[in-house]
Amino acid sequence: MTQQPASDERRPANNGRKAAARNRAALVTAARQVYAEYGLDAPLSAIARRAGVGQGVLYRHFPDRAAVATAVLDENVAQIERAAAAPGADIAGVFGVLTWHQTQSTAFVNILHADGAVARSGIPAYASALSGRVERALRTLLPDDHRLAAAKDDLMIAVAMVSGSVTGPTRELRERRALAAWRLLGVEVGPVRPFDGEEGGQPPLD
Amino acid sequence: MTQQPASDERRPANNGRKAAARNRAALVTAARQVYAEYGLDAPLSAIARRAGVGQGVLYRHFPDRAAVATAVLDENVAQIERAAAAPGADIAGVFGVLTWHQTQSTAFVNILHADGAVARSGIPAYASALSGRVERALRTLLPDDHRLAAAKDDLMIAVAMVSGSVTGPTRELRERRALAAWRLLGVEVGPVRPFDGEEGGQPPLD
Amino acid sequence: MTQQPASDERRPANNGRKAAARNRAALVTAARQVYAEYGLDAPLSAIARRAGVGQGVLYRHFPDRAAVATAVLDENVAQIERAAAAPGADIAGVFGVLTWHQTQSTAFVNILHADGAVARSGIPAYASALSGRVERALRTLLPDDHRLAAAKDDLMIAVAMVSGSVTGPTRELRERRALAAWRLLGVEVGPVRPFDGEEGGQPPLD
Amino acid sequence: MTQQPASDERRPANNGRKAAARNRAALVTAARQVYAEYGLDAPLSAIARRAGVGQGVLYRHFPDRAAVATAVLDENVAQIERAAAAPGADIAGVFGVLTWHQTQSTAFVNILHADGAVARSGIPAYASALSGRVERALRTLLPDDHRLAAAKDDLMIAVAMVSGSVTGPTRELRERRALAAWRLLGVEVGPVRPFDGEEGGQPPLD
DNA sequence: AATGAATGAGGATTCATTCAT
DNA sequence: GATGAATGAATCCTCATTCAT
Repeated sequence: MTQQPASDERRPANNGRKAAARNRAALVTAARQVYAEYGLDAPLSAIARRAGVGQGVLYRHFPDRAAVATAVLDENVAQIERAAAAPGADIAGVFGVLTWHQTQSTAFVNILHADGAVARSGIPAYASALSGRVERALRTLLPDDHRLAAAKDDLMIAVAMVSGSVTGPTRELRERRALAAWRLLGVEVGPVRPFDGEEGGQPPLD
Repeated sequence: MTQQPASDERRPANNGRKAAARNRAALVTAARQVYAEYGLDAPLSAIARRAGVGQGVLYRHFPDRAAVATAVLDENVAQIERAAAAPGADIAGVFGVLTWHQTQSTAFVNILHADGAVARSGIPAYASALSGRVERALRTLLPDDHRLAAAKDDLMIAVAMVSGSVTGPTRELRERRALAAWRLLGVEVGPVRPFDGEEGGQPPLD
Repeated sequence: MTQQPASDERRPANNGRKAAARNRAALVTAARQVYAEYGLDAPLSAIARRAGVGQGVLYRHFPDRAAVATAVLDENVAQIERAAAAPGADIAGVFGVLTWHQTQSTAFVNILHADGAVARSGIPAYASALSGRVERALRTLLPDDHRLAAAKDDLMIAVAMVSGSVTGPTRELRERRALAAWRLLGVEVGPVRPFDGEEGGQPPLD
Repeated sequence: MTQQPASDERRPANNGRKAAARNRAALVTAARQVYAEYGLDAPLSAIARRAGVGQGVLYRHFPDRAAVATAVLDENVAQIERAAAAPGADIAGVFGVLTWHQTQSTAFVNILHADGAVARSGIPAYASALSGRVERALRTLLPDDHRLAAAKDDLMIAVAMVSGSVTGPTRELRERRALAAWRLLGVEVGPVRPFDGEEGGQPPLD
């Protein structure tokens, strides 16, 4: 007599620790896609479904709606940090990477505001942390004589301004407007692109 | 299965035909307040409740969610138009009035984007109309040699940029940031105030 | 404005995965009863309530109002199909079973019309599928020299005619009228009864 | 000084007795059209609106939903009565007129059932009265040796059967099916047409 | 650890009916 | 007599969240 499963119901496979990490990654990827299609208010069930996991798994990995969004945006911020930390990085180049993400996803744009509409979606505290990381990354490369180094707040105000200018249905249009914004600010920007191309295939967030 | 009034309980007062206009006004005022507290996604029932009317009244006056928001924002836009049409108006002064409204309500800010988050709230078509009215009002006063008159899109991109900069918990803080934004743009702005002070007591939108 | 579970009150029992099939069956049974009492326009909430489940469960199992009705009527049609497929079946016997269902539930009657009032209830496409299944079942047994085999449409027109005759407050009365109708058509009908008695206890649909 | 209206509000004209009758007629006409487009469940407000009167007027003339429907159908029945009372009328001719109305409006069909779906729409008692009038009109012309004169109920059962057969999207198709039904019943029918052509332009009911 | 069914509150929307004017 | 605004109950449908398995 060989072993029998306890019941005749098929029990969902328990794939162990490894699967847990894989599930988390799948959720973040799925969330990125879903946000892109339906916005930050998309039903969490849609994210779980697209990730191919049960609803419960989502709750296991993320305590609330905000945590999911943060996890998604975290990748964008991390990329900016890496761009800033890369050997030979200069501020114009990082502005270019930043601009890429701004034009890529309006959700990312909102996070930099760290309040307003984003706050409404329940992305509260996490957001300003992300915003702070972006600021630190930029400031490490900002020369003292840069146009945005004069007043303390100018740097992030300028970033917010560019974010504000980034509207329109296509990324190309948004990029055009973002570049016009930087030009109006008199700030030089490098090529608008993801860092390392590593996220080139990423769908936009929103 | 037709609807029944369910009970023969007494029916609250019918305030007659005169009340119609008053109710509409009450709804707009209530909407302004509710938007301020809960954002553009606030339940319509909350607006009706705050206005002290039944749900049906809201639907009688406004066919959909967008119409409510439009009615609210329309007052802000109208004020900018009046400011631009006033004798002796100059572009800096109107920028000041515009900035007042930008700092007063984030909902108004969103409308100028005419897409993105606002579109999500179902404010789509109306929004761009309002945005167009603002642009026309500004452009009538824009001198040919103005910094924002060079490229066709610069004017509204600049407005969007200032909108982007307008974040923060208090109006005063938002005004400070807005003025910093205009300064970074190299654009002169008059006093930040409502036109005629007529709407000074208005609660912020969002 | 995201949804809240509103209270931390205790949440009624989750009966686990096994209950799913049981719930679906309960919904179909409840729907049958509710349709019988209130007609095909009965509120879906009434069906869920009678089935002892939340509203969401109904939507989980049936995407829309039509799917519920179809599930209910499907059992009636299936019984006619089984009657037609039974060894030794003859057309008169199947007419008898058909007539049983016609007298049992006016909802079933309507489905055979496959339009009109039924269409209004939003049962559109499904209905004609069910009607087609009845036709196919009957036609397999229809002798070439049968009175209703002459013209292509006569069979289902006759069925519709009997359906039309089936009115009145009690099933017995409806049966009497149905038999009179078949007699006027000159068509022989077997005993009016459910097939196998298996659904004898079913409440009427409408 | 000429007389002034009591208030500066425009008061709706009170057109007196004459207008009352005109309003009633307008309501019946409007109801006929609205039923044709939206079915018997159409909102009463739609009927009032199409008639160009306030909601209150509808309630003044008709106590409930059923009364409206009855008033509409009354005209159809009256026409059948006139056809039966016309000099030289014969039963086949009246069947033709009856069939015209059956194919013209499914609402009329339902009324002849005097229960079922119609009852649900709240057309209760009135309906059987109308049905009775049709029966009396037909029976005055029914020869004793007519196929439908043998058993007492056969006449109206046959009418109901034809009603049952009358389905399909176009009047022409419905007429074809109705004629097939009469043929299956072995009953001769005259030309399918309105009486006197007087109501030829009437929109169908449903 | 995962699944995914169930719950049920919440929000949108529609209409029958009343009633001040 | 007529108008048409207002009421608010009822229904539909969606989702966040829990929890038995």
